[in-house]
Amino acid sequence: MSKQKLMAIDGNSILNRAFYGLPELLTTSDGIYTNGIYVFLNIMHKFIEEENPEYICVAFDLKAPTFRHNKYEGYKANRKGMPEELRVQVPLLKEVLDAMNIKRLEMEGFEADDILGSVSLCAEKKGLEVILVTGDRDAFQLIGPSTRLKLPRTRGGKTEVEEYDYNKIVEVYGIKPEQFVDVKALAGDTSDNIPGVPGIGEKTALALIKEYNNLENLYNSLDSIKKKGLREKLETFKEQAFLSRELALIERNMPSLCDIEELKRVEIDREKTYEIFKRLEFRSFIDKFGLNDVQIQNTVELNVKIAKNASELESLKNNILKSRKVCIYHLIDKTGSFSQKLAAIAISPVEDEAWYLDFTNNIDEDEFFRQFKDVLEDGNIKKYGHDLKNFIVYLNNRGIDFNGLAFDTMIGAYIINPSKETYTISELAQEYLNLSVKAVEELAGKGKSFTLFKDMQPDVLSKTVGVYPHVISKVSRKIDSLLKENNQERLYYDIELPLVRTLADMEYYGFKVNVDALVEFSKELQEKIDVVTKEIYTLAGEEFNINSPKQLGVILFEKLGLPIIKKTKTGYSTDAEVLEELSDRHEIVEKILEYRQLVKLKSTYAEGLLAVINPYTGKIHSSFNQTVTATGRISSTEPNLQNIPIKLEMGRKIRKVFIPSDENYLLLDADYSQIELRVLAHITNDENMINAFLNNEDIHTSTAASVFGIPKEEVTPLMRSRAKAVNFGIVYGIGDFSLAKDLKISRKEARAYIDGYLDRYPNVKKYMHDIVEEGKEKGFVTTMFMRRRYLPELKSRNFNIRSFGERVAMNTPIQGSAADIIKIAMVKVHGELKKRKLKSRLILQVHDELIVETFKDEKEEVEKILLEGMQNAVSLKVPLVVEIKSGSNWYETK
DNA sequence: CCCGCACTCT
DNA sequence: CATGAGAGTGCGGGT
Repeated sequence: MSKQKLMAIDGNSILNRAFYGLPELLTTSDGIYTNGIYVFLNIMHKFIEEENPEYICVAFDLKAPTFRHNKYEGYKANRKGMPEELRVQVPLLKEVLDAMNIKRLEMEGFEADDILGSVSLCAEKKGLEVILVTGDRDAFQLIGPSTRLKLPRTRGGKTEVEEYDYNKIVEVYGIKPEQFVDVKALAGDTSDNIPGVPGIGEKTALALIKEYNNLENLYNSLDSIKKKGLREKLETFKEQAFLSRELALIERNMPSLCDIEELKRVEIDREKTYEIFKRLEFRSFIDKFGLNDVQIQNTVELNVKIAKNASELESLKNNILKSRKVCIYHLIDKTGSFSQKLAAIAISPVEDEAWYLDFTNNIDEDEFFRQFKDVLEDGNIKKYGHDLKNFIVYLNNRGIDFNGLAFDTMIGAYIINPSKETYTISELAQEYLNLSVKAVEELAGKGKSFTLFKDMQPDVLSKTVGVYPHVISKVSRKIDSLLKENNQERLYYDIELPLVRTLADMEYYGFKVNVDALVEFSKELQEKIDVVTKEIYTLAGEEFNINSPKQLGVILFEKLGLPIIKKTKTGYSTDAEVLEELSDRHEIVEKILEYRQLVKLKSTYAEGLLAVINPYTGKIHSSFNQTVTATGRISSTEPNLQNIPIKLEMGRKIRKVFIPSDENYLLLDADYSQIELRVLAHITNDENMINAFLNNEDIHTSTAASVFGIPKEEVTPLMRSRAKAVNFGIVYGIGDFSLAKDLKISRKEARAYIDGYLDRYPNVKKYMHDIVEEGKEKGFVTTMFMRRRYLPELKSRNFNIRSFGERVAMNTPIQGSAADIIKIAMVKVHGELKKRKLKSRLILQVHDELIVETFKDEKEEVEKILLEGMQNAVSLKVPLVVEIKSGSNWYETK
């Protein structure tokens, strides 16, 4: 029978190696560093698989001074502390090991080395085979006939292992493992600050020990050393050599560490391990350890009542009228491309009472709304929900005027951390309550083709969703207290929450489209595309798929032999920038650019928009998403109305099809002039920039005048356009390289522009520096209204990631504050239109502009409301200027 | 079904 | 050492 095995791991050493082995600082989505733990677990897991040891332990150093410090105060004196990013991972790693039931060993006054030494000696005595795992070659001295060493080295996330056993040591070094202390006694160790004998390096030391076996023998035979210098060094530092040996000698007889049976491997605690892996976002480990099916410790014990009839609805309603609050989780099912149906509602008047209303089986939706219209419209009954915008849109369609919005957990979670991909109830429960709740998204199936809820077993759905109101209630309280902590209450309660209703109304109201004109436009485009396609085929001498960059690349760079300007990961780059550079080398290039432009217009805009016109309303009802961007902007989908062409005339024409609801209405387009630069002037408090705005100057002209050091009257159009590029670039944290490319100037000139700019606006320069420092220190940056964005990238050791973080730190407060401001304006404008019972409606926001469909008679009043709402949304050190244009279609509002 | 590319906007 | 922030859509091509 082969021997049983014990594996002893030097926790500090391996974690250290792991940390430095993975170049990117892996973090969880809320910024906990995990790269060291991640690699550590990979290494450990691999070794456990390889060796399958019966016993295992991980040893750690403790902070307290060791017996070595007592012997020699210089010991490890020049050792730097761990970087903060690594230090925070130590307790987490220990938590992981505890969850995995892997024994941790640590003892005051000793280092992990000593623990390895002592445990291995005990294990040897008990007849076990020992595998030591460490990144430190000092442990060579512990190798013995039944003790081996694994020395992992990680680079770029890849781990290689060197293995040493007794024979290999003898073979490679020509000495026995236990003689390494004597080598170190002579050679010393700079990293531990062990002095050794100055002037003797590893090679000499090794040769000496090889010849003399040990220190005693060497010093007894000093006379036989021929080299005078060497002999004198040895003589002079004899005492230091012996002290060094003591320091280098790993303790193998630590007291009370010898109960090997305690180190016996046992099953991991699946729940705890699952919990911490989830917390650290180690999805791959959850798979690797087969933990996907773990049912979690914390579940909600709740008796969810399934409503069966109208009288039960009535008693639920009465309870809500009593509590004056209600938590609602709504499930809206897509029943067709333009139709949806309320599938179910989970609802609870108090935290421990939950109802499930199933509108596909038990409850009649009309009956429910008859009974609950009052409740839903009563502003004094507080509504807590999740993603309520969609519910409000649904209610709008049913003629119900939702009021009393008190909390939306999706929005709340977004304010706490806007960088997450998704905000599902299940994730929120885990993150904020450490509670595991099944995800309804998993039941519905992935992707856009929604599985109809009616095809699912109703009890699965009711059990899953039934507890959601309870979760909403708890999470809302938790998030509320975090909002207080972060000083984000105003942002949440005065801006984001009211905005939910504003966006819902915008979606509901929609943007009217002239369908016939759009169809006609599409046809015109197709005709043009046909012509250009033929021309391209002729010029290429063959037919190919022009839409395929791959095929196009072959034609341009292989068949036609055009020079390769730029490559992508997958092949030749054929983007507009490249094509423009090639445009005078071959006729085909211009045609390709024209083709691309036409095809984009036809597919994305003409056909894309036709596909999303609601046949019942003749309007486009885009979704405005409030929890997508990391900066606080809103986004628009299905379709995206925030990227309708405007720059090129051919594309701009598409705006003609966007029209008011009928002939009694007009479109108003109100846009902020230079909002981001005004915000920049305000935030940086830069006198020069503030004055430019106060004097109502053209900012690009005045920047040009400043940078070129000439009077404004002498600024040429070229100078102004260059200044404009710098103004924009500065906001994004541009570098000289990109600016040079932008302006087709030399890098040196670009650098001079940027430097000149920063000299002229010294507070901008200071801000750009300070905000990065602040972000690094706090871990996040904030906007004027305390919107927060976490930036773990700032601490990355990877230059690219870190630089990205720095640019984001500079840009987010600017872009985000502008987003805050226009959101305030939206809420004000929407509220005012409603309060005055006007027929005009806010229908669209495009980051710095608001589009209102105004009843013709109300035009002047609405213009005032827009100006007031937008210009006075916030008081800055510079004025906010708004320009309003009107037209009978969107094209005309220019 | 997902990724990369290309293009659209502020 | 690589190189300007934030988004969404449609297509091709590989799985």
